[in-house]
Amino acid sequence: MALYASGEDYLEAILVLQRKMGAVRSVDLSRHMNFSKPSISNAVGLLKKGGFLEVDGNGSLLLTDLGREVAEQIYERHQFFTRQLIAAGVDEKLAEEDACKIEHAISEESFRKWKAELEG
Amino acid sequence: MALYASGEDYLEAILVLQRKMGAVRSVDLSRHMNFSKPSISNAVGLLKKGGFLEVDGNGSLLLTDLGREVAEQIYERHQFFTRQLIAAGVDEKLAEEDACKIEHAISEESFRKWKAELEG
DNA sequence: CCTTTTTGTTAGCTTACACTAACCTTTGGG
DNA sequence: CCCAAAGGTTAGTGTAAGCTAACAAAAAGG
Repeated sequence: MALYASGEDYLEAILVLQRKMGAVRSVDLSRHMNFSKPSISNAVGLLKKGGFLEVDGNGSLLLTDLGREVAEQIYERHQFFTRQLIAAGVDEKLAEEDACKIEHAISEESFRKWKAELEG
Repeated sequence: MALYASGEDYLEAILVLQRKMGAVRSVDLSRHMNFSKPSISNAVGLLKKGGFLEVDGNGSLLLTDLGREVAEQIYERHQFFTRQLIAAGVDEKLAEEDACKIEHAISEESFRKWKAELEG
């Protein structure tokens, strides 16, 4: 079960929301990501099928170990690129936006090495 | 006429091939990018319609001023990210691959500032 | 000069990923 | 207790961007 950019985004958003508000339901994700309920429903179904998350009796989305690992990796990239861009003088909003796209484009190997080089 | 990541890639590839071999036809692009002839044909049609390139009597693809400008912008990003990753110890092949994806993900403003910060 | 190869296009398929419209549940206040 | 709101799903749509199969036209060479 392959994971695409969009799936990574969902996992990252779940992680962020979990940290911010504890339990996370589909509707929270829908509001946070500005995606329609059906889009979320579909994505959650795929992520569940892929073993990245589970849904409990209350409708709360729970990351599996695998899902959490992916989410944390992506979130680390997000923070790194955001920091770098802000340090370069980019305003926070744009830095976040661009980081959000770059984070899916780079391989783990390149990210590790680049981060070590720039923030070592 | 909006330009997407794929369109940027085609323009960049045309620029690179022009520099390497002079005239560039669709079939050269097809071989270089490992895309089927119909995919190229379709993309070239869209880029033509968008005013990014023209096709002369020999089937050579000619970038318009607009097309060249975009191509050069993207190529500059490509080189920047490739350099950065190689400097961080990433091997050339992976650096190229990742640069090729990152180059479409970053905004012009962020790129300019980041490049100035890191290489300025 | 005719045949084979090269080049390009047309038509139609697939997948990822968003959307709306419409429909079920469940929940919760008056 | 019932009706409305909230949460979630189903079904069907659209677009970007790749693909194959099949064909047309042009070039090349025995």
